[in-house]
Amino acid sequence: MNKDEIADVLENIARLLELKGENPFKVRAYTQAARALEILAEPLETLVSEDRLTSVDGIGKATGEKIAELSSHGRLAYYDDLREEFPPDILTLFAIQGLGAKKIKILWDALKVHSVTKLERACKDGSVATLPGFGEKTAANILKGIEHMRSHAGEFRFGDVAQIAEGLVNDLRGHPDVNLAQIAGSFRRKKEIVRDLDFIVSTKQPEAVMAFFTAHPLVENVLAHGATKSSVILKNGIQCDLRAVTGAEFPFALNYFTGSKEHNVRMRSRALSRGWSLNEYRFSAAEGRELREPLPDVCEEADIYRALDLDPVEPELREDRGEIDVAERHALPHLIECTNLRGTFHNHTTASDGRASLEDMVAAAKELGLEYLGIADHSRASFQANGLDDKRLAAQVARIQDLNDGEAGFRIFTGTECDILKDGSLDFPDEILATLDYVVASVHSSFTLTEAEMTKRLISAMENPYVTMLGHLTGRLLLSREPYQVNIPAVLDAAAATGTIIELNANPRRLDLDWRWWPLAKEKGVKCVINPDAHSTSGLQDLIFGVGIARKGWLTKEDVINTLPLARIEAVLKAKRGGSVRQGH
DNA sequence: GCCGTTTTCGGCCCGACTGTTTTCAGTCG
Repeated sequence: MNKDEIADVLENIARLLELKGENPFKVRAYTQAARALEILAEPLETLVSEDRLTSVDGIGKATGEKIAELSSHGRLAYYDDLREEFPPDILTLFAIQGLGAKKIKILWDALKVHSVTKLERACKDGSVATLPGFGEKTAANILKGIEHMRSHAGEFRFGDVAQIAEGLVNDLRGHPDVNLAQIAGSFRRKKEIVRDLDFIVSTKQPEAVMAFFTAHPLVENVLAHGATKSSVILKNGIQCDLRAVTGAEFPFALNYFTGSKEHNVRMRSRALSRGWSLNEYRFSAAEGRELREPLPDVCEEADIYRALDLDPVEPELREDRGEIDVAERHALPHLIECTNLRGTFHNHTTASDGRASLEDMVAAAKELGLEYLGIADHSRASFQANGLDDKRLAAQVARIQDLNDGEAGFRIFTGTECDILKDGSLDFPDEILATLDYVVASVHSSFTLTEAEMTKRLISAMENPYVTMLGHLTGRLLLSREPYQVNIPAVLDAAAATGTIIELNANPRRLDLDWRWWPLAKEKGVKCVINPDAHSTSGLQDLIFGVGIARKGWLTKEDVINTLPLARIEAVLKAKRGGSVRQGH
């Protein structure tokens, strides 16, 4: 069993224990162990074989033993026994909004309801409304929850909700009673997938703002409408929450609702150790604790961090991946910013499957203020994408050279997005690749190889000296296609050894390589290139999504090669071929 | 079940809203 599957088992154990009414802290221990697994930087097999599982934060003796058993045997007697106590599909009920362990337990005990279909029937025939603690409205809400679950998985790609989110926050800012308005939550942390949108406003008239929000034309239905908090579902299916606070409370609310939950827990315990209680409104004297220092003044969000002897932590880093410790040591990185980007390399034109001509793409890149643009149309094996053969590629190269001759201060680089064939060889021979400024090598076929085969395939491609960068490393399509099986640490090792640059594909459907891997890549000395994989002129703007993910991956402008000015980028592209030129800054 | 500059036992973040109650439990974030 791999670590993600094991994490799922631990999550399920937590839910089953909750159903049994176990100690909530025990339940949380399993949830936290699952999370610790998900963010593991080392291969799980290593930790298991070297018996170091308990050295991981959140994994102790009991959870460590269970993880080891699952990892080596693929099953766990404790889990099997636990599952025996409930019908197998009861866990699916947890996906319904408004249903938690207590209610699911009652539904099972009293009505033997254990599946979504049975629950739906029980809501409709009136039996749910008769249960203790339930009523007509509860039954109606459960039906709504079921409908919502079925129509949307409840997850949205960041890029698909970005415009709506920005539009809504601007509408809030335009309201006469709103002083400050901000998007918080996972959206502010630039998570690749968001489940909801959180808005915070400061106002002296919360009721008026709540009424404005719940009546917004984008709202499909209202889940809750209170004096300071409202929840709605928008027409596109995403849930939005709005909190109204005073100006003085705003920094605290913004911080609290930006999260992550785990980051907040750390902040609060840190406050407690100073004798302060931190909530979404203020610092206050913690009950029953000695107030060692006077309560700090807070005008803006960063003051909260300063009060806790921390450097302010950028929202993207607030994932409880060590940022608090590093902030305490005043060693947080200066994260890359959009304005640092000077060019980009993985872009398509009408020559393959792009929708804009070469000239239009160049004009759009200039419009964005870039100094160079690399053209990497598909190679011939990607026939579904109208991939170029060597003749068409040569013609494109000649056209680009003509365009460059008439240019000053802007450079078009010739490239290809060359298919990595099933055996790890490339779709063009080296003689052709040598005629180009650079090569992006990507997998577009045979996704179902074993992990060992796929890893070997990528590594042999990177061993080719003409392969400048590796495109969308895992091939995932967010919310639609799983990444293919590949040993990412091994690929990163090979990238470091061969001097191959790893792409951070900025297309909001990909965002590949995932942000969770970039700290490890950086540690190994691997360089990043942020590429939009643009298939149109507007696709170039996806670069901003890539920058968000790079920031989540703790990357600075020094880690990303396309922050280099035109005068210095060429040497980086040639470095691997020549062997002698040093890569990077 | 996990954890430790309040340390090996006794804590573990905390508040809003809803719907059911008649003072609060459940859920969510």
